[in-house]
Amino acid sequence: MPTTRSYRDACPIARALDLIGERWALLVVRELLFGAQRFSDLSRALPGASTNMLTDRLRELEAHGVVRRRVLPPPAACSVYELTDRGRELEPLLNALGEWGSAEPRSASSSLTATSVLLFLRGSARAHHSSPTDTYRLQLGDRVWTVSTESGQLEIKAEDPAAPAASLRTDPETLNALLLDPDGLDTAIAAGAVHIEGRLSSLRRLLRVAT
Amino acid sequence: MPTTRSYRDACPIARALDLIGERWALLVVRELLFGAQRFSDLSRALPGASTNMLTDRLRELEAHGVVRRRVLPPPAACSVYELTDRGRELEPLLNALGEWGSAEPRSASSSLTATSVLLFLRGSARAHHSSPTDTYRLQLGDRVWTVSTESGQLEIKAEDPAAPAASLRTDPETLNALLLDPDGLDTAIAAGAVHIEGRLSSLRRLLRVAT
DNA sequence: CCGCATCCGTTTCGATACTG
DNA sequence: CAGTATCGAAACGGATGCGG
Repeated sequence: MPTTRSYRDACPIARALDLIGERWALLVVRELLFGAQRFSDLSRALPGASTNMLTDRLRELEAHGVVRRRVLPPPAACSVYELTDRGRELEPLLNALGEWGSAEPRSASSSLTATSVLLFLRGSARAHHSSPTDTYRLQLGDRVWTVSTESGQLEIKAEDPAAPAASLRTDPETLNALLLDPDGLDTAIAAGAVHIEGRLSSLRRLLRVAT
Repeated sequence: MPTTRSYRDACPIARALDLIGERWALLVVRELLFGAQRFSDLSRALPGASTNMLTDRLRELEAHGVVRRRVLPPPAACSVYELTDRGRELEPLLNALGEWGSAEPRSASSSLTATSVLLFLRGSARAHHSSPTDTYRLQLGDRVWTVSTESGQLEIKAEDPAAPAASLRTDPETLNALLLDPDGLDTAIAAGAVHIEGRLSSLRRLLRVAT
């Protein structure tokens, strides 16, 4: 059953927390930043969240106008959750949260999620605009993203690209390491930690956006 | 007993939420933005939070380096809680949260807290720099602040001023209304909702920073 | 009074199992 | 796949107590 408790405080900060302050709520929003996701995608992306928790949060976020549930037309015939405009306005907040949190040491028992690394990738590209227009296919674990560079911006969407110039398949930890040290790419490929298709030189350039 | 649960996610957003994502944590930080507060001050400022909850949150925030407990030297002989440097770095986050939350309609059953109105006052002054250097005493309910204007900035501290140019005593709701409509000051004084001392013209100027 | 600690009922969380 | 059902554990919220 969805949570209804409130701080009963007219302060805008408290009002915001009434909507997105419950446990897992902002992490659900984080997962939806790169596009619509199915229930099972969210569940796999947030392994610590139980399914009934996810149901509750999605219902609450939907009731609060942050998330929208959409039933895809046939033949897909499945439903997805996506951010509303109001939900997308949370992005500066998530950036501020991430900036503050990145100063905290990383605990050994924590794992790196795909979305987290992609947020880092996109954030890094903002500062650094040097890449030509290109589209890549990026696969982390069993999830796939489209990464496209255009005029220094880097756009990431949670969908399979139509005609990628190159493809990279790895796991979040390895990608994170490669963003911090792009020179490790050949070693990672040799070790089987990274699988690529298409032009290696394009992928090399992509990985350098963070350095 | 303080909370120890964690998202176990290396994402900076999740790491931040591990530290300041528990219920009431960010509202405690909000209350400390204008200076050190005693336990009982915090308790009165956050009427919805039970005392054991407050104890837990303060212990956690202290353990995480966000808040510091300091024992005042005699003759005060009491302890106060204040933000550390790390805690003060949460201010942009709270601003982002407040900005997002202010788009949400205010529920009828919510009350306006003093700190909330003061954040609005200070935030309004940022945009609008037109005030001369002055120090005011502001009393809302039974709590007292020092408000000082200098070169377009407005500084607010949770302490009694030494030599205020003027004093204003009212409640959060009335102050909020006056910031939205400074022309209501005379009516509010006549109605006994506002008590002033010192130069009325200075106070009039102070109230106009938000318009 | 202040600063908690303790007790206790309720809500929420988290894990697992199960269903259409 | 997309959730519900169930249940124990933890967190929350309110009240009371207690030493300084």
